[in-house]
Amino acid sequence: MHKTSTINDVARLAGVSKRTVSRVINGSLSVGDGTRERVEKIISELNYSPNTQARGLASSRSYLLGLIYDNPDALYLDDVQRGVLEVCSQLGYELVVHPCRYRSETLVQDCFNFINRSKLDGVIVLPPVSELDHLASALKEAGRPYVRLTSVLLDETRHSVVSDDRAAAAEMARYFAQLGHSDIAFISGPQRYKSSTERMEGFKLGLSAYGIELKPERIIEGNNTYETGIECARQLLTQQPLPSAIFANNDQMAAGVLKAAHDLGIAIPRQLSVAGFDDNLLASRVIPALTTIRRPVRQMAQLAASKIIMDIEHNSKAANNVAAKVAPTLVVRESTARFAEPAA
Amino acid sequence: MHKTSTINDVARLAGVSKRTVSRVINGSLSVGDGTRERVEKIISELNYSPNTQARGLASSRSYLLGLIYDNPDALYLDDVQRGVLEVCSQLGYELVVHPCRYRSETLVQDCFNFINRSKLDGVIVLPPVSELDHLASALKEAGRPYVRLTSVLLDETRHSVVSDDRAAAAEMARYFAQLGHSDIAFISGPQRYKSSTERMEGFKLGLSAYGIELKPERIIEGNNTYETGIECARQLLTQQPLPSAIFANNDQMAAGVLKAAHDLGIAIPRQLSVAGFDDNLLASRVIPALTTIRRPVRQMAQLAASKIIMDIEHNSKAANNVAAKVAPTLVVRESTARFAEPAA
DNA sequence: TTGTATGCGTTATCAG
DNA sequence: CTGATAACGCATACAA
Repeated sequence: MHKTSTINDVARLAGVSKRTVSRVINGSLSVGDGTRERVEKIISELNYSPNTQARGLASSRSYLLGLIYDNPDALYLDDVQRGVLEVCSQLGYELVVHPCRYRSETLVQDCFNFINRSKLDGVIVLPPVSELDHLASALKEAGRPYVRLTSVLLDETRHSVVSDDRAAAAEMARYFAQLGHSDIAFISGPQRYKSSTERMEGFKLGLSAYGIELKPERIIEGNNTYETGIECARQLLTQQPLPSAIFANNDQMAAGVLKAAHDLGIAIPRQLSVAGFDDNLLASRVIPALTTIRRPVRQMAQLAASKIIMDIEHNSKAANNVAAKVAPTLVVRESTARFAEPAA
Repeated sequence: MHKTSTINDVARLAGVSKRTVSRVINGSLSVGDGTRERVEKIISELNYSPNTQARGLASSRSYLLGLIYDNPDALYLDDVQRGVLEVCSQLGYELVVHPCRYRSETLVQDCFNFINRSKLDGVIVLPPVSELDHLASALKEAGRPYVRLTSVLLDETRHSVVSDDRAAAAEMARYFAQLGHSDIAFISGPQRYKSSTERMEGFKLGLSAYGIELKPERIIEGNNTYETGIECARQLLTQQPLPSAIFANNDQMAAGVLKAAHDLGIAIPRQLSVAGFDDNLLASRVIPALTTIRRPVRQMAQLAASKIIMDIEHNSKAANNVAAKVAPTLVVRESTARFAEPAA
């Protein structure tokens, strides 16, 4: 806790030049074994660690990673942060968080100010901001390492970690079909988001494999929030006949469906099956617990962090070797059941 | 996005020395109006912004704030981050997040490594880590600006933002009493946390004002998690007679109570009133929605950020002028009702 | 009010 | 394999 020591102290005590100490720190191969050991001994005795700012000034690196996002689900964000941190703190990087506004005219400018101000070594971009191609182009052009978390491949694999939402939604469709449901409704997310269209397409495709059609009047667009989940469900559940199952674009909205059904006296899953997407904390807490799709968010975040650090330290080829795809999986809980003819 | 310009470029183009540019940047008063304008014009033309690393090297400041925490509720963390960012991004600071382990032997060392490595200008510490006096002492001794978010005043006001959990719990007690409940149970948090003991004490005190005693067999200690909420509730709800109300130390556990009651066929709020603490997102999403105590977390975070930046920029006296106390409030929803004699 | 010179702790250039 | 020495971009004591 006393005055922190510098490379000069190390050099003096080890009886070498600072250049040599620098070599040791950075793992240069061209240092004699004896010299290296001596320097390392002093380093640990002094509990010395290099000054990041000075290092950055000289080498234009900051050991800082940025996380760019716009107002995601708190639980999703938390998962991402954990995943990223698990990797980056191991490797000596810190994480700087940066909310921004998806719709802002100055989004790109804002992000670059953020990046330049703090001299970020790289950034991880979360959906839906990650779907913005002009941001990605700007990042690429600026030569700034970046990775996008998305629901469908939108970029080179060294810049992508994607969950196959389409396939996952198709799996949900198959599950519904096998339960005997045929009159199924879907509460979609905003159509401007790729994640929304992917899930909808996947669901339709999955259904059609069983000869089931997702009728246009059974599709309502929500906003991925609990509140719009309630609204959409209310619309769906005041029509006659009632659908026997509802698939919502995410868990928040599915929770809203539960609420609306409860208010309308509709029993779940007896009269209505409900499923969500994400498997965030909420999904397992509500009653009945939600059947949903689990996205391995934490793992995606870890991959993103690994990828970006590979890119930073070994240049982009290495980044390609980190997996870029993860598979979401179906989690069956209590909110879905076999189709039963409504009691007269 | 082209090569970023430096203070030298500005100086050259404005026809002044870099010392003068530096003065303008830092808002020194002793600069001629004409000179200042000229410099500012060039600055905006060049879209120049000072290199934080160089700045830090020269003045030992980083414009980085740290957030230290151990595994808090995701929703709580999200609220905090938002609050802090609202303030600090206005004032030119970035936020670096840093999870750590409350019980770790090397906690203090870890935190200092984090702080020193990134040359953080200050740190905000979240509960329960914020309750660790030895960490605070070390921070103080090192002269590093810091602010603790706590449930009871543990430090000088310039280092504290506290929510009066005791008073809030007492208010909940009053509310229960006025609903006619007298056989009340409490699921506490871990007793090693001050927040837990404060809430329990407050609740007891509030009850005793109405001549109601919180019987020892009606107190069970949980772990602030959903799962332990279920377990504790199960113990409470398999005793005879049943308590008519349960107050849980937080919303997660209260949600667990809802689940346990549901499984046991106990109707809420008709047969049992349930309340939580925090008012996190979950509270309003479960069915029935939870009566709870709302902690103004976001506001606390804003205050903490303001306080710490005051400390950094104007030295500790100013930090004292930022409010250090906030009052949680009772939020009545659907999970509580007037006491009704159990039907024979 | 303005400018000069020096230092902050590293990395990088170029010799040896 | 190792060592002087010059950047890196900015702030600040000290002059003018």
